[in-house]
Amino acid sequence: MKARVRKDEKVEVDIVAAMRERISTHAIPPGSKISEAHLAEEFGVSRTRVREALTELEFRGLIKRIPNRGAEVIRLDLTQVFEIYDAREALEGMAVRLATQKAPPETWQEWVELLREGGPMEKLLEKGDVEGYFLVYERMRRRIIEAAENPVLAGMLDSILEKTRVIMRRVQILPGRAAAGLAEHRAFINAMRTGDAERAEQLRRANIRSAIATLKRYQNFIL
Amino acid sequence: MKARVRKDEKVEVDIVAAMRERISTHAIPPGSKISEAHLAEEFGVSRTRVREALTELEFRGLIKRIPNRGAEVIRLDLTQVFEIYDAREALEGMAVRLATQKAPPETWQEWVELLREGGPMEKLLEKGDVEGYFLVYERMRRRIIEAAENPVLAGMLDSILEKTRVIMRRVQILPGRAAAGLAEHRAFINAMRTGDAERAEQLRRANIRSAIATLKRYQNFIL
DNA sequence: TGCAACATTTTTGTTTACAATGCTGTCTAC
DNA sequence: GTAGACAGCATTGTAAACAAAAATGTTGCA
Repeated sequence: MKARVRKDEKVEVDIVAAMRERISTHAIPPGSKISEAHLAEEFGVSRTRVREALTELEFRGLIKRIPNRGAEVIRLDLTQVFEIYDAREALEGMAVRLATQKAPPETWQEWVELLREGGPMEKLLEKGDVEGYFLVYERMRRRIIEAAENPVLAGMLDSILEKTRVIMRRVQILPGRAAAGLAEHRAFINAMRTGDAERAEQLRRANIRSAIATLKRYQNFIL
Repeated sequence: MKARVRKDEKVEVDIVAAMRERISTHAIPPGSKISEAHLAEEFGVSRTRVREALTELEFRGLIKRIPNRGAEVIRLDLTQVFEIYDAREALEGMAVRLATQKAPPETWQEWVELLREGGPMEKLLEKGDVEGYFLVYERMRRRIIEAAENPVLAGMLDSILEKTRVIMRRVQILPGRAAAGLAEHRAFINAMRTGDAERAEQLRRANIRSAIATLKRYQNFIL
């Protein structure tokens, strides 16, 4: 599969972007060895530029480089996943707090309605459309981070999530997780709607801790 | 000033490490232009390796690269400093929480004694030795992060702090800041000593918010 | 003198070539 | 038949050469 790129574009970023996507979706599975020469051939650039791209991917924590032995896609063990979730709890909590403080409460009205009892989101889950639910949830999440107006926070969450994207999706389909998630999402978005930043943060953090607990219980099925 | 390095060492990391130190201490002031050729000459390596080092520094947020115009040391404005502090509040809070949960309460006894009313730390401040206080505080901070056993969190805090190292020191010498810091540090370390993770986190976050407030009041003197 | 166009120099961006290291497969000795 | 040594190959690491872009300097003209 050759994803050749037009010469007149900034291919540098394209290499990094393409590889981020492939790795975070497990299109290239964890543990895979990465050949500099192959990538150079595929993207039609010299190895030097591939190596610069690899430097960035390494710093993003997506690949691991062993001197004189090349690079391979990082493989997260359960310990690392829990580490990431703890960091994520802190950051997502703060994002919710800041978003609540900075955006007018009406901002969240549309999500309140989507998530209300007997509302569209609940209907999605009743249909078993976990994927659809996840998509809307992701949009809401991005909206919150946008409203938090904090690029530093946003960057950290980004780099965290691209490492656990696949795992997050798997957690969603664990027994009872989606339903529990719905109730918890409803809880924190309602707090945001009333402008109670402190409470919204607490509820958001509880939501993530609840996901961690589910993950812990079913850990053998995830990795 | 030539900081030439022995050939048989891993100079790659040395370039990055050296530059991180210089930038975070403002040995190279914000806004300075960085010449690839000069660095190559100084470290005795080719420009190729310098460029790889710059790629990493850029991703760490220490330098800014403009295509075809080279790299320069990042210059933080007040907005960005506040963004960083908000992220830091979340992360340091979580670090305190995790450390309290994971390490035995006796771990913190030595710091409780250092910080107690009329104790050595208070004496330091009475002597006006803010620098000395800061050094011990930094050691305690590192100990907490170590006890939190979360490399992801640790890495994020690291990358945040090296961008605001100089500013953090300046905040310490603001009127009344050191004394207020002492009281707040005493409060959260005491909570850690009693094993109350929730309360310790709250107090730690309050401590950082208090620093933010001081910074806000004296913002014109800082930047 | 001011300034605009062009030439020169400097600096960055990219490729190519070379060196060093690790891996693999074969051959030999026991 | 197996273990160890050695040779050849593949891959990574580094440097140098080349290309392109931007910055600077210079000249000519109004």
